[in-house]
Amino acid sequence: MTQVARQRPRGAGKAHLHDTALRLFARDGVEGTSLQAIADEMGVTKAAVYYHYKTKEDIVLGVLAPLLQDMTAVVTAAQTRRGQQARREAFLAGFVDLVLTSRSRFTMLLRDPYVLRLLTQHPDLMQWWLRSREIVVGANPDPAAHIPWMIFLGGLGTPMNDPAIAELDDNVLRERFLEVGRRLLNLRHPPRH
Amino acid sequence: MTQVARQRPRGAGKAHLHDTALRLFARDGVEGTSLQAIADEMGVTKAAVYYHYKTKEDIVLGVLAPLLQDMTAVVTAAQTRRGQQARREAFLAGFVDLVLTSRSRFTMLLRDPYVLRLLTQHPDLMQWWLRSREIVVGANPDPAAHIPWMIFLGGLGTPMNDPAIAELDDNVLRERFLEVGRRLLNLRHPPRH
DNA sequence: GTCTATAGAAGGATAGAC
DNA sequence: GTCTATCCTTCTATAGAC
Repeated sequence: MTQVARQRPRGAGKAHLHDTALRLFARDGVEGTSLQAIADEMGVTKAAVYYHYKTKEDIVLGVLAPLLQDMTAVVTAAQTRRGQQARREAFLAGFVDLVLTSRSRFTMLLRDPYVLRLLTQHPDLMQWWLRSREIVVGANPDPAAHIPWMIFLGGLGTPMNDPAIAELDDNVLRERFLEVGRRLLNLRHPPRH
Repeated sequence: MTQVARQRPRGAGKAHLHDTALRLFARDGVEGTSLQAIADEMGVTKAAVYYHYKTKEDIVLGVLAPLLQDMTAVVTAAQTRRGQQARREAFLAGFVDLVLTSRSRFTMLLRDPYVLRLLTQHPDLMQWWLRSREIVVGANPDPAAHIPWMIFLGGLGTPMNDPAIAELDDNVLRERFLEVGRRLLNLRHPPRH
């Protein structure tokens, strides 16, 4: 007969590791988070953590993987649209949703110096970045045209620690993020349904 | 008679330390930069670095100090203006100039997890943040009204590693930053002179 | 102001038992 | 899947000579 699944009293698998590592990475930065700290927070030893991943770098990549996959999916979906304007609108909507559903991962991705170095060493992990820029800025050869998008991208990656903001409902955040995005990317409000 | 000042062949003082530490902190993050790495880059030993500052934290604060002082000055200058609109315009102009003249410091201030923790432990170093928010958002009690400002602030703190952007002239950057700021903060273009 | 030398703690990572 | 025990490296920081 199958083992009775324990309700994650301590330790218990990759999911718990992902949750814990992500929380600490987002709060203290990757290099401000030791494997000891992760293990302590999980209630296990370092060796237990090393059972799931061989190196710290692998943990970081494992934690970021879902976001990178989703970003690729959003870009791909947007690129099926016909017309630049439609592509940009589709991308913006999908992108903002993704930022909301995966906030700490997104903050980690854009803010952490360790992650930035990691990505530049794995150019394949940066494809979403190039493709999203292509959608948003298009083939505009003027580098100055990229700046509003860079500001928007980076701006959504800020922690927004302000407790007043942290209390806001996701729907409110979505509306404000979309509004800022439309203003910066020169999109009109979409038609009301 | 005075000593002939050596032209900083190796080592040579706090200024060199400030430059070197800032460059490495901005590139690799505070916790990704060891005192050994700073010393190596300066061509001295760790002990020489410790002559100038007692701890690593003090180095970080020493490196950030000029920016924090300038931010306070910009806020104070803006607050002497009469009328909310005039205050916001003055602040935005001074703020963008400061970001341009102190870019790596600004990126470090807004992006580094170590710095963020440091600032929350020294609330006096966060006064510029509260005061600038007061100028930009005013007494608006709706936390959602803070979001565009947060995005703008955080967005200007992104590294903008893109080599195409790095090549841009400061005057071009200033214009684009100001334009984005005005759009997000609902300011009209200032009158042409 | 800079050096050598070193203390003492913490970091990432592995071996082998259970 | 988790443990104990351990290795080796790197880290911050200090003492004391020049």
